[in-house]
Amino acid sequence: MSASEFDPTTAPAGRGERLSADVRREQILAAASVVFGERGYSGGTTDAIARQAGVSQAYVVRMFGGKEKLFRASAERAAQKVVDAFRTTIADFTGDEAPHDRTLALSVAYINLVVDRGILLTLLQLFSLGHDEGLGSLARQCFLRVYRVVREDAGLSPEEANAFFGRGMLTTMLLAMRMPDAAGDPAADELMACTFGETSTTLIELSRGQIPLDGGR
Amino acid sequence: MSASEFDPTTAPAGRGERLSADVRREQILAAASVVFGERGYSGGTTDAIARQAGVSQAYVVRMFGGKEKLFRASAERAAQKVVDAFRTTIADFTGDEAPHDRTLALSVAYINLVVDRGILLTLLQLFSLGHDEGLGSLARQCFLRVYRVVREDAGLSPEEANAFFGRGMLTTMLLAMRMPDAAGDPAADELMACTFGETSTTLIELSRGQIPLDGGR
DNA sequence: TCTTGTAGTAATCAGTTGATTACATCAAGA
DNA sequence: TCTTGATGTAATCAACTGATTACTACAAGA
Repeated sequence: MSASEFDPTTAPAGRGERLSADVRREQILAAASVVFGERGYSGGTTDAIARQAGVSQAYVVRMFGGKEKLFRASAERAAQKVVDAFRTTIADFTGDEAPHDRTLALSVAYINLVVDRGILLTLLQLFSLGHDEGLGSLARQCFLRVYRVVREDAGLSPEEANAFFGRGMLTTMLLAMRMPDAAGDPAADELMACTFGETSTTLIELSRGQIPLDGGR
Repeated sequence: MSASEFDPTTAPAGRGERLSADVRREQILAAASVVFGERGYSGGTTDAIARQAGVSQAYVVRMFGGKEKLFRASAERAAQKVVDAFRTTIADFTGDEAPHDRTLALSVAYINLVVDRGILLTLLQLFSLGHDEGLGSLARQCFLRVYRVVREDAGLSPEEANAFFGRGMLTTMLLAMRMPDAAGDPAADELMACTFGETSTTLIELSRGQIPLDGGR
């Protein structure tokens, strides 16, 4: 890897460099998804996010205008990543796949995305805030945006979409609770095998080898 | 309602009464499930729990030996309620229902239980802590206990159980994000109708009429 | 009546946290 | 060169939070 390939957006954030606001913004959002995902909205401190992004706590707060606005931006970014991943997958559809093949392709895209535990958990945190004054409607909007992509762009029927999201939510919860860590328990093995099918073994290996905090980054 | 029917376990906790430790314990756990569910583990303060239970913050901390132990107890209680609700439902099985009827009965039992938003959200919070040192294994244990009841006691096949939990997780997420509040949006209406079937209208009414904080208590 | 164990609280404290302020550094245009 | 706007930080603060301590009040048995 030569120096010219250095990408400040994905590189481990170094201290003291002067970068454009856009790049910093993306770094901070990536850090925020990790920290908010792990510790929740209340438990995720702006200081922890700042340290993970390699900037000062004061800068994080000022750039986003407060903790709640930062969480909003972080959650919207996570939801947008799902939409983008689905749209990219759908763009490759020829139009004559069986519904089952379309849902399978979307499932694979989803799992590949939420290997980044920050994305997975930030979405989960968002969805558990439905009762919140300002964040509740954001949660519903984000979910419905994904739903519409699956229904309209991917062309799944309501019933097919429902089955897809059911499987997706179970997948999400099993990964959130790190069920692969319970491998060896007969019930856990059966459940994982049935949910992930042939990919189960691969996923167990992925999950075991990867540090929880940063999604392996 | 006569005075003799007064039940300190479910009655709004009054200040200054002297009750047995067992009763106080249940009151505090009920309060904890509401507060932890709403604000998450970090955001749920022992003070808010104490106020909701009608006791002092110091008493809450001392009775459970710390905030984490209180959360553990609260999460275990929520999971146990699911197990109990399923076992009660299963006890009424004659043994010759179709699998579809068994899963439907379990679904109804689950929805009736998680009308208490505290139970719903506390479980969700627990499951999103899979990476936590001590709470992660608790999350997996609790989920697997429910899974075993559905597989062994209810006698569902792995595939049937998988479909049941998929639907259950989607139900859980939709209720967590208060999707019924988005009624009127075509996508939301279709999604709710497809997920909850004929019960959808009833659920929308229930959710709309009920204060989020206390599950209607 | 006296004692003892249980239920319960007020007061307090040290650590944490989001936010603010004032200041420093640097690149680019005039 | 000088100014100006943007990037970025150190220092500080008020509010909050979990925990501890020392205390009170009451009920039941001896």
